[in-house]
Amino acid sequence: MSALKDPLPYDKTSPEDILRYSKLLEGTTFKNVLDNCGPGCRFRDDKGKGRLGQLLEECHFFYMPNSDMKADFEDAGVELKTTPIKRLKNGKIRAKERIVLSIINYMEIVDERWEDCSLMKKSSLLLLIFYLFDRNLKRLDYKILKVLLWQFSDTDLMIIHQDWINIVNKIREGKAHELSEGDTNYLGACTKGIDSNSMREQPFSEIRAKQRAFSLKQCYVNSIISGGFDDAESVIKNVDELKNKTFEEIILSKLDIYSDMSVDDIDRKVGYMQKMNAKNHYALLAARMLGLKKDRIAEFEKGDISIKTIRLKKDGTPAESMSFPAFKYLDIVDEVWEDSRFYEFLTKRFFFMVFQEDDLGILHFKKGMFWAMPSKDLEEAKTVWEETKRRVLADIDNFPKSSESHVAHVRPHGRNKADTYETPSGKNWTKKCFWLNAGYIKEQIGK
DNA sequence: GCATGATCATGC
DNA sequence: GCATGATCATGC
Repeated sequence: MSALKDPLPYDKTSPEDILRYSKLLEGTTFKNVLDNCGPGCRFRDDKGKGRLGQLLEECHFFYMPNSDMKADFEDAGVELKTTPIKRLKNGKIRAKERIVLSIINYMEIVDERWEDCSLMKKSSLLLLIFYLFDRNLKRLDYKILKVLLWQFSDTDLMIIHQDWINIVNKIREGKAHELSEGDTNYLGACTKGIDSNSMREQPFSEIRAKQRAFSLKQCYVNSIISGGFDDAESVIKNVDELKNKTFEEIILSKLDIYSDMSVDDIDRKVGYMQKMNAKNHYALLAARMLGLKKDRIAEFEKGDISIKTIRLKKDGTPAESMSFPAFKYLDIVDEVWEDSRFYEFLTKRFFFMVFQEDDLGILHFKKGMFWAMPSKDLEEAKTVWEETKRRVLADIDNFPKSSESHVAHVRPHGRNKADTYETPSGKNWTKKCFWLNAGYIKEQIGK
């Protein structure tokens, strides 16, 4: 850390004093910070370039941004993260993005151990500066709302530890190119680069892999902002549970006792008395089967893990394909694959609740299963998405069918056929969405 | 029995 | 009223 002011207006060796000094930022804008900075400041004639985090580093904390390996406030072991939050239509506050912690160096990380890994050396204590994003304002007018010093809880840290191992092991297996954010719970390996072509070499495979960084998932950041999800309940009550089992193993073992049990029996066993025809009946049941009193599972929310119900027919084929939210024709034509809504969904982590129909047509719980889409199937989904975008642009209301790809297809998804979205050519077409083919789901469940 | 079109139930 | 997850209905 090279100081731009001497003496510094805070004690750079003390996390508490750094926090005290940082708190002065609450309620101010970046412009305010700039106005209080010296005349020679390089952010003065900000043309929209440069980063807001750097502005704070130089103009509020008076040091030059350092290299990647060390924490920003090295002497205090504090890493600074300046990150946007957004306000929803209902007034609630949410993270706008994931928080990127550090680039994953594929060549070196395979030799690291968790106990002294580069990630935690840098990111175990985070100074989080949240500012409110507003598309109607200039960047310098964004307001800093909240500053806090963040340290992971023991339980979260254990889950992040397991996530780290999963990511590093995949690289050790020569599969850096197959990494997905859906592989892990709180700590994700997100893509990071100027474009999707920033490829990197990896140690145990000739295949070049996208550059990725460790990051805290957006939903995890939400839990930081809201101080934990008040309405959600944790499955893991005590950190000791994670000493001998992974998070995934705990979840699956809790569900084991329900294996082959009929839905009626499960309902009785967990004392569940909801309307049986509710379409989210089985998803709600999952929380009860995991021993919760509420419907919302804290770990799944923080990890952005979507529960999907799969009903298998007698022959083991899913009764239905899997739907996703309807896409807007006006949106998809402006998207590129890596930033598209469908891509965002498919790179998530899923939890499948699988039920099997017996000879009498009664549903029995079969198993729970964590799932992320394999990267080669993601490539296939991309072709379906590209073709869909092409047809919207060409004004063709006839989309990829399940016979055109073994992974995904497009089908109506609205309240009825009169439920429409506008198209670029000004027409109104029935709302549609991407579906994962039933046959593809079957194949994935078999793994 | 599958592929595709159409619609339902809920929560916010 | 609408977005979302899920399921129903029909024709071949």
